[in-house]
Formats: sequence, structure tokens, C-alpha cells
Amino acid sequence: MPALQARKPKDVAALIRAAREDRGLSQGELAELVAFSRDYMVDLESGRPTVYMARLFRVLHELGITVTLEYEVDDGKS
Amino acid sequence: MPALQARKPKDVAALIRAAREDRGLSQGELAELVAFSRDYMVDLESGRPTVYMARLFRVLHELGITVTLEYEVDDGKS
DNA sequence: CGGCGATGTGGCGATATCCCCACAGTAGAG
DNA sequence: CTCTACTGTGGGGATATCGCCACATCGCCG
Repeated sequence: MPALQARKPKDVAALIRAAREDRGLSQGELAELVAFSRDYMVDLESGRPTVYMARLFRVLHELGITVTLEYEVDDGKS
Repeated sequence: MPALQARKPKDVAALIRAAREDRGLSQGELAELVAFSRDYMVDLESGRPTVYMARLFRVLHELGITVTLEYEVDDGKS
């Protein structure tokens, strides 16, 4: 179960590429599944920082990638 | 430690708001920390689906929110 | 009641995303 | 070598983001 802490767009790009290849899909096939252009997939996997959040989620979901967000609460519980 | 599986922009928006309030910050104060506009924070917390990925990471990082991505590998293991 | 801080909405403008198209480079099959 | 499939790059165009500004609302306090 590949996993990683993503801090930058390039981290996301790397995992998307890895997941896509593990699924045996080409950029064009994945683009068709999510109804985006192949050019978009190229930009996404190259780590473009300015892709839209909803589009990103669409791709992640299609590849079966789960996104977990968490943070520590600082309630001065000495 | 608040955590959640994010599937949509609104999920992210909700956690950002929760984290910001736990930090005792106003939208304007957080906006200043990340060097964005207050209007942007309003849009972000309202679940706007078209915010840019890098900007999103900037806010998440500032609030101490970690992002974990993972997926199952389907290597026909019986 | 009047003032203050925080949040949400609307319009306006400059800038960039995303798509389409064409072409180049690489790897593998026959 | 030839042909095919996949990936990366560049230019051009339509559309939307993001910042600025003004205004309205709500809760709280003196």
C-alpha cells in the first residue's frame, strides 16, 4: 500500500503517476476516464502547481487514492 | 487529533476552518500569514472547487495540517 | 443604542488555466 | 528498418481565478 505525506504538488504528481502505472493505464486512457484532456494529465504529472482542486480530486478518486487530512489540536493540555 | 478522508473541496474547506479556529486565528490573520487576500480565504473556506493546488498546500502547511495519500496495489495476489 | 470585529457577497480587471493541434523523441514488435 | 503506442513541448484562444473595494449582516461590549 504505497503512501506518502504530500507537501508539494510534485509529491501528488509522483503518486498519481505511480498509481496510474500500477493500474496499467496510459495518460490518454486515464484522461478519457476522468473526461479531461491528455495535455492536462501531462501537466498534472509534471507537478504543475496551479491545477484546480476539484479536478485533482477527480483524478485521485478515479485511481483509488485516498486523501487523509489531520492536525494536532493545541489545547494547552499541559 | 481531528482527521478525515477528504473526497471533495468542501471537506478540505471544513477542516481548514476547524483548524483555523482551533488556532484562534481570524480569516484576515491567516490570510496575512500566508500572504493571500482575505477574500481568498472566504472562497477557500466556502468550498470553492477551483482553488490552485499550491495555494491550498500553503494554507494547509501553515495550519499544521498533514496530507496523506495512499492507494491499494492490485497485484493479482491470488 | 452606538461602535467594533469578523464574515459573506457583488462587481471589476489583469493574468493564467485548460483545451486543441501539431510535432519530436523514445521504446518495442515484426 | 518500419510501424505503432506513449509521452513531452510549443503556440494560440476562451474562460475563470484572484485581488481590490464597497456594503450588508451578525454578535458582543460599554
